[in-house]
Amino acid sequence: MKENKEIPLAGVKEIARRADVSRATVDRVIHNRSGVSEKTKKRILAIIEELDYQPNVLARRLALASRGTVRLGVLLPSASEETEYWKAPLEGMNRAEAEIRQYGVLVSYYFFDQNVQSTFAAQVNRIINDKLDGVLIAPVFEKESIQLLDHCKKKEIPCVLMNSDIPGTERLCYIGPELFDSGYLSAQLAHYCLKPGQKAVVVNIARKIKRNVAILEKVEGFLAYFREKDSEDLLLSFHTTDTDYDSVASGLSALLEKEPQVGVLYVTNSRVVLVAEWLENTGRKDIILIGYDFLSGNIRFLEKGYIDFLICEKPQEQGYRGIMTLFRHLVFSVTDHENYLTPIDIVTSANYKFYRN
Amino acid sequence: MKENKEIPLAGVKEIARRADVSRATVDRVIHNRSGVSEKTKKRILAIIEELDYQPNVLARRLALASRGTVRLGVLLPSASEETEYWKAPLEGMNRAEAEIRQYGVLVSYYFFDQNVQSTFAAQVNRIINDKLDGVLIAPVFEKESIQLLDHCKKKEIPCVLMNSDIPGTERLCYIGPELFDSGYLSAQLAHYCLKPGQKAVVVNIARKIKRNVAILEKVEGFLAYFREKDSEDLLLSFHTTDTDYDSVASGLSALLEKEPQVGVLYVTNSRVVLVAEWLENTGRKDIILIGYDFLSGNIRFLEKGYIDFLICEKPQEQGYRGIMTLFRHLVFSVTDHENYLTPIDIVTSANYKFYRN
DNA sequence: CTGCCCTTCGGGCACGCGCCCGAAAGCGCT
DNA sequence: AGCGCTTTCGGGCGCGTGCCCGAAGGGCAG
Repeated sequence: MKENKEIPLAGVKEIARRADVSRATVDRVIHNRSGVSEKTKKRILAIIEELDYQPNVLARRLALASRGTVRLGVLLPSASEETEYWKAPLEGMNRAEAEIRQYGVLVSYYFFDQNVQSTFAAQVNRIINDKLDGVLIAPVFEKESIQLLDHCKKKEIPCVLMNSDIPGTERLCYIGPELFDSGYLSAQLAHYCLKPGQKAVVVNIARKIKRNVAILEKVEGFLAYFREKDSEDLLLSFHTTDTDYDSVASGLSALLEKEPQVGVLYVTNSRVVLVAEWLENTGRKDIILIGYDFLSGNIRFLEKGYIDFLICEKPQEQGYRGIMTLFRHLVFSVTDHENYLTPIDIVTSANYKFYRN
Repeated sequence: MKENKEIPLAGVKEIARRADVSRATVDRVIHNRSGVSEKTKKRILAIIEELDYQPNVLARRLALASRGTVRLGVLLPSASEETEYWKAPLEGMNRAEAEIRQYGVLVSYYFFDQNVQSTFAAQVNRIINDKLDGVLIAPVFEKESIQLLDHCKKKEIPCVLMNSDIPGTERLCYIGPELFDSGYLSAQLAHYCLKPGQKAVVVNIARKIKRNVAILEKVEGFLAYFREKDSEDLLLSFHTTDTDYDSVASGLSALLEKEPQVGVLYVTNSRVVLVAEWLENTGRKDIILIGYDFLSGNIRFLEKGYIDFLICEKPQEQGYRGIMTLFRHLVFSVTDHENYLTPIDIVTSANYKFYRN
């Protein structure tokens, strides 16, 4: 540390000195409070402009810390073993929370069961009652989500959506993936890997498929690519709403018996692990397998060579950014009203060691 | 903002109260200064442990701001038009600087010409004379870099290396890519894309190749993959130290005449743009082209379909993290002594829109 | 002229921490 | 006992900002 000061970074004191008033008066102008004559206000504003004054965030937040806490709420699915996925966004949120706790910010989590709509509704009510300062939600159920968004709008509570968007609603921003493009990218990879004469299969493994926006959009993107390449005839598909191993295994076995020329399997979610298991059990390392999410189970099969590509969308960063966006908005009045569309990353056995979720 | 306080987050005052001493005494213990009897020190440390006390960074930095500025220096190549690459790390550093200026940190940049060793040496001397508090360097020239590292070691100035490492030297950490793996990953992609009977070509376009660690390591990684797959016979190579378009074009044309079965071209640096240009001029969209770096020129050819894969290693984030690592070390005494190996990202025409450098 | 209100502003405290100065206590020596 | 030195510790100021309280000063009615 040197003893010189460099760029003194003019503060309120300096402005007050130049305007020949007290710091309190300058403070009133800065916060647009009443009690300052129009004349001195003009003068002070000119000096602020001239010096390009920017308040010291540390001091500001330090002073504000006494007055009370900023309270944020997060509505997200609980990470069951079936959907380990939500652990990652939660980790990101915890990271953000640790970073900004010092600034007097407190984060509360409201978990719900993805499969039970009523748990979602109940948590929405709790959030409304708790009168938070900002809300981050994963709008799994549309109706109640809109209800919450309306409430926030009325009370002027900033609200950030994550993971999937509800277009046409008022919110601070959306943070999450562009699902169509992630399907499109998968198709591109599949297409690169297909050898002459081979076909690709779209595999959906989910309790509900028809109403699952995430899956439908990905499939649409996937199909769009093959349509562009005039290769729709290379596509097959396999759906099952039974998410156990046996259903998947028997279904795929039947499919491959009928269509032996399958070169690529594209699984539209993290259940790709089931398919990988089946490939291992049937000893088919030659089939290219593309799936989703940087989960420990998937990584294991990536290492073993049964999964070839994992598409990942930085879930941890999604959580981190969600909290930070609210924080910056509430504490520093900085609003990035643009949506944050997460990158679509390709993870293989050769680069997964360096991947950061 | 609510009026409640929640979790008062015990500070020095509370510790002093419990230990029945003054805040100054606690302060002495925290900063491990002399002047405290062993007995009270023990007592205070126990309370600190118990409360899991963590100093408020805002207040700490605010208090420290008066005593002087932390001065960081960065030694990096100037971004010539030939190597637009270095613009990205610089942007990341500027971003970091803006974030931490409030904490009393000042960053100075020392640019040199990548092709002129003497400019590097001159800047090393300037850095030594300027007596900085922390240094971030891209050690393009090894001899002078080691000289600088030695100097830093003597003066106990923390030093971070970026972009390429000098193993065996003492430094805070290395931030940059694992070059071998990036070549290995490229080979994996190439191998996936090769159709039966096709071959892949390693293309080096650089003024100096034999002493260029970055290129050599990548090539080694690339070869390693094909060796593992027992497919070394599928590899060809093409080197040129003339970095103009004509040399590249005529060289590749000659190669393809002799070996018409080329399916993949792997260019080991950002000069891939020259190859793309050649592919466009000869109308060969069928050849898969793999190259490096998220540069505007490369993106253009990605869009047009002449470049298929770009390998990118988040240069902007490298710069950002470099500065932040020094900052955290000097200001908060937080040291991540682990190296930060950047992710190796795969960018295609389908996901480049979402990529963040 | 006096009393009152309203506008306009300055002084002062707080936030949590770092650090300097000087006070009190302990100890050895003459 | 008196002196000086060392060890140990407390009080207090400052960092830049937010905000409250109360003090001036001017205008107006009685």
